[in-house]
Amino acid sequence: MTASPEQHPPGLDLEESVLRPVRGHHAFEACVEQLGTAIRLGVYPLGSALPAERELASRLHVSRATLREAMAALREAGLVETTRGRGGGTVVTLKPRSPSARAAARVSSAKRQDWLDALEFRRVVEPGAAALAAQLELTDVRREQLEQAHDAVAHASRPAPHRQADSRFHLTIAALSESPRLIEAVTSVQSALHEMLLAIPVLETNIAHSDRQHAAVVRAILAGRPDRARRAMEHHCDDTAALLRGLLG
Amino acid sequence: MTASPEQHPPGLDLEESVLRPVRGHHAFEACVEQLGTAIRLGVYPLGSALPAERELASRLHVSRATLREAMAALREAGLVETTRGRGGGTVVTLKPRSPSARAAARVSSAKRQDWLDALEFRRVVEPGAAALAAQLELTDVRREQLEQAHDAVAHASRPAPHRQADSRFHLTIAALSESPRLIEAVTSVQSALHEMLLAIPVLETNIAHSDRQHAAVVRAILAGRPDRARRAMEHHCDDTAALLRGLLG
DNA sequence: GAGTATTGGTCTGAGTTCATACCAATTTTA
DNA sequence: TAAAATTGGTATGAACTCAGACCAATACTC
Repeated sequence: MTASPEQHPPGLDLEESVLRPVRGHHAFEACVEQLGTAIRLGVYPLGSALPAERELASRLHVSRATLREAMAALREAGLVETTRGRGGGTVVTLKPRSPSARAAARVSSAKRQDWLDALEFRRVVEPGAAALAAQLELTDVRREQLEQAHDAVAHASRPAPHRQADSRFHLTIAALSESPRLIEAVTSVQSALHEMLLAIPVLETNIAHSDRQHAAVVRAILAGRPDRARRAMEHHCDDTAALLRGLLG
Repeated sequence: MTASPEQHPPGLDLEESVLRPVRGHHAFEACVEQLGTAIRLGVYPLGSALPAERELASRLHVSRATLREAMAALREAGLVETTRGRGGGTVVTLKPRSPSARAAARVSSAKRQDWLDALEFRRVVEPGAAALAAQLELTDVRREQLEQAHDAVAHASRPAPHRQADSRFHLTIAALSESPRLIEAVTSVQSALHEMLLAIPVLETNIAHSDRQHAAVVRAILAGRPDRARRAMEHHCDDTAALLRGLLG
């Protein structure tokens, strides 16, 4: 800790820890980020339609004018296309990208720091979500959805769709927990993870390993074994994190 | 969908889970909430001075004009007093309140739901923070601060100061984890907890029990035993949650 | 006591965001 | 084919937020 520009003090400053920016950026930037994230994570896959503007705006607690600015940005960036009239709407046109190896060097120190924090946080919240999901009585429909999300990951052979399926899988588990706070936490963590994986080439062997761990998590959740689900997810997070930390420095 | 106004569907709607309001309210309301929370949780105890306006504004990523609106609201509400000139500033005048038993009935169903979610979330993030803290090499200053925060809880005899000391204790552990995301999560959870405890009378026996659990958490963290720290904090959260759930319905 | 530094208090003009209408295109329905 | 419904597109004025400059009060320094 000698060369690093910012050195933390030996003591804690509670207020410094607690007082955080009251909100990140402008409303329309936040919309772009949230919708862009949802699209890239595969919540809205290629070819699917976004909700109508009026509904999206009310969902995001934002005026339609602001939402439209965001939509314009997404359209500009080539993520979506829009047609009007009844039956029209906005449709996803973004094809999932593959990781580009040379992007890894460009990340700033702050971003790197944030990524490492996301990995720590993930190791806490995702196992928590898995445990909670395993603890609940799941309807048949939901058990089905979980297995389906898992199958989608296992059967996706190409890297980019696999990445999206993986995100959807983890988000599905979070949604099963039924905890709004946990869902938001996992969404934010998956978004960070997605960024990281775009900057890092993924190895085939790791995908196979990862899928075995996914299967273990699904089994534990369906069997209603919270502790086992949590531990399985912890292993999965640990292994992913070790890999990423290694490739990030 | 017959009796309950909002019943969740048997299946999951991923987009519904993931798309959340892009930001809660206006900037100045958010400032009021954040500063009010910090004061009530005892980050700024009675008689202590808040940072200068210019610094606070930059810390919260908000213009000074907006921050001042928030300050005016806090002043109006009697939480702080302001004097000007060099050496002046804004000082906390709020005496920690004691719980009022009859407040419990007034909480809305949505709030109740949010509180229950906060308890679930807490059971995930606070044990996680404790484990992380135990896993790090702590400087002597920090070990000292942790013990001091714990002593403050143990020695606070009256309910209101005890509540603040308790919040500070939990926030201290979160801060020790050095994870910004975890710190924010614990802050938000403690804020919800604080609201709940204001609406519910606290029993002396529970305070004693709680302090024994605090001690166990501190021992585990200082001994560098992450698993033990996590489990101790889990027990603490479980017991608190059971009590609160019982009193809330 | 004079000067300086630090603090809250005030003002202004520009940029965002908002709610609310209304217009235009297209499909569904009668 | 005509009407209705649904969708995106546009316009307007109010409210909020911002950055920056400047004023006023107070305490420290010389």
